[in-house]
Amino acid sequence: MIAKLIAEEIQKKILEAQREGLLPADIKPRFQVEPPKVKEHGDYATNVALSLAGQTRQNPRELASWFAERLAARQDLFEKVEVAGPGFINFFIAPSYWQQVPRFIEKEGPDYGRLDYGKGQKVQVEFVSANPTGPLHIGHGRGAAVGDTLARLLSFAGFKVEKEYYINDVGRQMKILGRSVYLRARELSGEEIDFPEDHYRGEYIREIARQLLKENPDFLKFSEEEALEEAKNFALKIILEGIKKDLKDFGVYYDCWFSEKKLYEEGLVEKALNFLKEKGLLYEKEGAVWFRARDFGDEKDRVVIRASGEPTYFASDIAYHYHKFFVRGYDLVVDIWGADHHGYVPRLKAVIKAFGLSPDRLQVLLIQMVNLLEAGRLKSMSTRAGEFVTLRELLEEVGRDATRFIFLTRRADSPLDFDVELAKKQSRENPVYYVQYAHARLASLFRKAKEAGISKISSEEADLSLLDTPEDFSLLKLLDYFPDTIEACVSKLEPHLLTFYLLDLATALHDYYTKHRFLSEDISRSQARLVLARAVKQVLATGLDLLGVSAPERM
RNA sequence: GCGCCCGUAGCUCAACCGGAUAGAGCGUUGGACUACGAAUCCAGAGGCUGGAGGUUCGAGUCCUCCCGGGCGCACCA
Repeated sequence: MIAKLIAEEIQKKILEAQREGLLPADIKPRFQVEPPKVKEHGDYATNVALSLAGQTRQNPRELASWFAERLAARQDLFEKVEVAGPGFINFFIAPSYWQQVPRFIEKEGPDYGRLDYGKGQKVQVEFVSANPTGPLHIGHGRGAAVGDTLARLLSFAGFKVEKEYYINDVGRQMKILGRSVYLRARELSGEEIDFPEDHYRGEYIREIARQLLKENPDFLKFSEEEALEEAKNFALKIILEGIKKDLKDFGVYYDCWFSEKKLYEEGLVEKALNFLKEKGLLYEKEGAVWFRARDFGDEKDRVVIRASGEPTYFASDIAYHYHKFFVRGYDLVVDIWGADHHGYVPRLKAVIKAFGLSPDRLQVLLIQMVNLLEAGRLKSMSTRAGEFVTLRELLEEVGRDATRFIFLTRRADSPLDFDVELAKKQSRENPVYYVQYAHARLASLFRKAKEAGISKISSEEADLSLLDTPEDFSLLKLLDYFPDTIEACVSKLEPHLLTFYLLDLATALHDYYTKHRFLSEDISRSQARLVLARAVKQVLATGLDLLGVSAPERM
């Protein structure tokens, strides 16, 4: 948060410089305030002088001195402001600033870190949206963890968030699903079936067929057309129920399960295509209807209605996004897809542009694939063949906390090796316990404090100037940085930054633990440290909650 | 062939819109519990950021080319 305050101060000084004629009025004040990598360079540093001097061809060090001198006047914030290197300005923050951070946190409680960044804008996060043709597997789990945490973060940062799952319940995949179940059912009734290669071969299909025969023993006597329809609907229902249960057990709740079928039933596909047609963006060629995607940056035009008269999947997606923006009116839409769909991004962006909207209104987050490691070996997975590790198995073997946490220990766009053995281990190798342990340790500390009869006092009463060791300041600085972390996660759509932050905070806490005692003869110092400990515990709890991971009182 | 993403320590990964001396964990070597939880901590070794150019005060980060890997390139979803 101090970074924000510094940036505000700098802004004021830029205006001052412009008034005094030191800087031209039309200058673009682009600069950063960030913690330097080297401790000797202070708590925060800014490149404002370098950036401005670059534009005006002034001497950066002279400009930096001008700023440094004036900024130093804020003695409540800065102990020292110095010019260094080619023209950086380094800030050494006043200890008294850091020491009052726990007061903020105590006052805000679970709301500490909450931002108004989103200003109440309506944002939709659509994620997982796996075809309902089989159980969710490990890759969907990653999408679920990233999407759900991102949604929580956006909401925490002041957006009005809705989470959505798009159900592809029409089209070819569905037909194949129905047929797969139908054929298995016939097989189960004793018929010999040559099961097609390109159908769903997983064991779960047999299971569904078995259930269907049990609930509706006569269904094979229907006409083939009716039986296929019945099998399809039944399978969809069962699979969707399973998906919903898996996600619920993973801690993921949706505001809306949106059916593709509904787009057709409500005439939205027609409506959206008409919208484009009226703008002259559709044309006919070789019996099909095409969308002028090229005009909007895609590499070629795309078919929306096949020569057969059937709409393509792309047509559904046009309608779906039409609905998102024009019917439901989201300010921002975040779609989370598997990275194998990346070629589809320009196509959909083209649609958004054709709608006359800024392409920034749609953000597509691509999630790289998950490789499963077993005993250090890559395990191959194939959905069609029914060989994969399901999210369900992962939840049962590894547990929700470790699974969610591990999925968020990488940037979404880098592939992730998921090592099941490691995830099950309850040791340092498994990062989730490291953070949870920090929380549990603090909980235990408060139990001990109570036993020792050290009364709990508020941060207002405590003498926080006693938080004066390097380890105190490490913790205080990290606590102060928490809201900045939230903002970074949201502005970059990178929830993994929160995971790394929590690991840093836990490290600082464990370090503190071995070097200092929270509870001692010195009652005022103990009380000050307990105030600090409470603040750390609060931030750990808030952070873990955003990740959807529990913050245990004991382990 | 074209496009997108990625190459950072032995391994797995960070590095906030281009910032100063590239950081963690695992592994490895050696150390720290008769005091709040050792699921912890401390120290050592380990790097030409795949390669070559370029842009500039300054490049892991931006541009070009090359090498290596992943994924796409449907009137499939």
